[in-house]
Amino acid sequence: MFAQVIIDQDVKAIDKIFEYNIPSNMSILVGMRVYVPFGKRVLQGYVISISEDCSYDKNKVKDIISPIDQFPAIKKQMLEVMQFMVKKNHLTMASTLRLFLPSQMREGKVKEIFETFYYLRQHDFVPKSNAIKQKLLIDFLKKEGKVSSSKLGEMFGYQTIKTLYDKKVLEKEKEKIERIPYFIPKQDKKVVLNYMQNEAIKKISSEGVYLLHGVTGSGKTEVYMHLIERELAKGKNAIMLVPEISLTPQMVSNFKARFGDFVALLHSGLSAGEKFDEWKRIFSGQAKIVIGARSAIFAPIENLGIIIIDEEHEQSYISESNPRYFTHDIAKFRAKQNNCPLVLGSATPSIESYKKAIDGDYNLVELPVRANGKELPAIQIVDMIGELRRGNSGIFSAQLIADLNEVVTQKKQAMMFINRRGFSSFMRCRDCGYIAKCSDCDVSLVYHKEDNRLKCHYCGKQYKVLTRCPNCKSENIKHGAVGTEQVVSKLKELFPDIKILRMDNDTTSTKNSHQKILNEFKNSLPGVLVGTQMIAKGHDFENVTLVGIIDADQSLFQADYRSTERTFQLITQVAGRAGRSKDEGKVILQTYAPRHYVYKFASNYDYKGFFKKESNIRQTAQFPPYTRIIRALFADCDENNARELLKICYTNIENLKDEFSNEILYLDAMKSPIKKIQNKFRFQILMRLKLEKADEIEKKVFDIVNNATKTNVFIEINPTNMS
DNA sequence: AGCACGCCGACT
DNA sequence: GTCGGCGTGCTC
Repeated sequence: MFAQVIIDQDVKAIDKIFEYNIPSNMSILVGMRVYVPFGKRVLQGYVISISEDCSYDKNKVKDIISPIDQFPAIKKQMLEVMQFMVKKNHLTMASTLRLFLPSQMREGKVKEIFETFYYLRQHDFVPKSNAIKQKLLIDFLKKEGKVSSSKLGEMFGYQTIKTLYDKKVLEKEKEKIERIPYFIPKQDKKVVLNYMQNEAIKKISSEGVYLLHGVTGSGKTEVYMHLIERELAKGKNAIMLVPEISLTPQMVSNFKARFGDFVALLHSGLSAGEKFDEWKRIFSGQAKIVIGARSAIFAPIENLGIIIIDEEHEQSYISESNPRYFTHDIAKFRAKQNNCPLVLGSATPSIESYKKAIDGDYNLVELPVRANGKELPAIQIVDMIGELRRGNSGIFSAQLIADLNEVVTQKKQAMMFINRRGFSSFMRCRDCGYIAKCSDCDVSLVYHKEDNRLKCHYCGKQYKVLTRCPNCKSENIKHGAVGTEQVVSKLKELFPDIKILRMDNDTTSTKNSHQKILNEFKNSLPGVLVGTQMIAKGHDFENVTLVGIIDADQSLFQADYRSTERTFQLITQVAGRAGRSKDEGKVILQTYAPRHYVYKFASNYDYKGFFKKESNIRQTAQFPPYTRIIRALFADCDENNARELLKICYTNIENLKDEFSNEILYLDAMKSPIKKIQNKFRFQILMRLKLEKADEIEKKVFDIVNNATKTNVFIEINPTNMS
């Protein structure tokens, strides 16, 4: 018998099938990892199939040395997933297979942990009458049988254990234990669903993709839980993906309380050991529900009854580094493989997904009302240009200060939201709110300090820096953005006596700092929490009555065709933090562009209106999802090398124009917006395609690039971050 | 990726 | 003469 093997080296040149003989005394199964001789070396490989015969020269075929594990670590379905991903995203097989295994396994240093357990050796031992703890301990063990040392020690003291052990009343034994992160006992809790939730569950029944559009607080999580429960009852398994930042201890404990040990958790916060243990529990079938960030879609679980992607619009579902992939594609594939439904849930679906729902590719399921029947908090738009005219050039409007005062006197809480992402940002006229945009692409221009110019990140066109506003002739033009520190210090000036906390990347670098800040905030009445996106997700603070969005435009005018969409999503999400319980909530949204359509729709919670407007704009401006953008990035330490590579590819791609003149809307080569990163010079080819033949053209572009070069080229589809 | 083979320049 | 530069090609 022969095995078809993929060598575990992420190199294009050897990313193909190598055949090996399976020695007759060795049992090798499809999906196993094996050691194989490769040239003069011994390397790890994956058996992807087994056959009677081999296609390679039989005299040259070598023997497999040995299996690495005693079981096939890659399940059959995952081999199919690999094949799908390689084809879809032009990845190497090795790098894809690596995604399916916990890092510990590949590094071969799988540490198992042991704990000491005690049990009774003599059952008729009677302790002295004054040895109360000994008696209690013995009674406890009579009831429980075998108990861990840590638990016994905590209950009765380690000295008691030692005494009894020395008297040979107790026996100890080391047992392998699995690290289950956040252990929470299962509790039976029945939740009554409302009519809409029940309808949603009924609709989500058979194979297919379902877009669950539910307003914030509509009880999507409860729907997920019921769906999972239903599939579990049928003996099936489930995967639920959530954005990394939503995997809070509260969220996890909710699920653990409902499903107990059936839940396995996979996310980056776990230690390598914990990850490996969870992986094993999933692999062995002990765990039936996988909850995790995007990579949990690669969990070794079959017989799936449902796959859920919560907050489906989140950017984090797009992997932007090394094996690049889009989680939705893989989820769709796995759902189809298992003939099960895929649920995409969001209060603010991505334009792309909602369009598919409208077009009938997805089934649209709606939860239009909040589960608790409460109104969403009112969003008040504050015109910051008006503030300027009235002589207030600070970062807080008069309205926001007034509302903050109210919060303080009522001993309530407020959250101040700042989006710091647009740091290298746009130029804006402080008098009329004018933003410099590209005349060809309708996206904001980005200011580049090094050459003091404005550039469009989609077509590369350059503009002179504005010194005078073309709209109102003012010279009061600024770039840059307000940061969290600035907001905190201003707040401290205004309200020196109240608790003001900051939460952003800088203050949450250590492991539990996140939780610490949130706990501290919880106990601060009155209190203000200042933060970035981090504070926007899922935290339930019942005393928050005011949410301030300091500079909504920061996310709006980024050089990215999705910035409007993201702004809408952000506002909706942030607004959801206010008025979660009995108190009315209020949202103050500060902007220099109060008439921008996104604010109108967002402040009315009008998703459908927004979708209509935004998709119209995308269609006219020829942006995705109506077109496809391809970006090929060439990076090399030698500037000429990079340029040469680009030239060769560009000439070849340009030839495609003969065949596809109609489908290629735009094609150009240029320096990347950031010309040099880590000493590598960067050039790029950008193209925009009509959808009809996009797959075909994309494939040709990949082939051209792969043929011309060995490494150093990255191709991205519909990129967001174009630096 | 590694490792060998191979064919030209300045050295014990 | 030969040690070593890194170009090219192969690995079942």
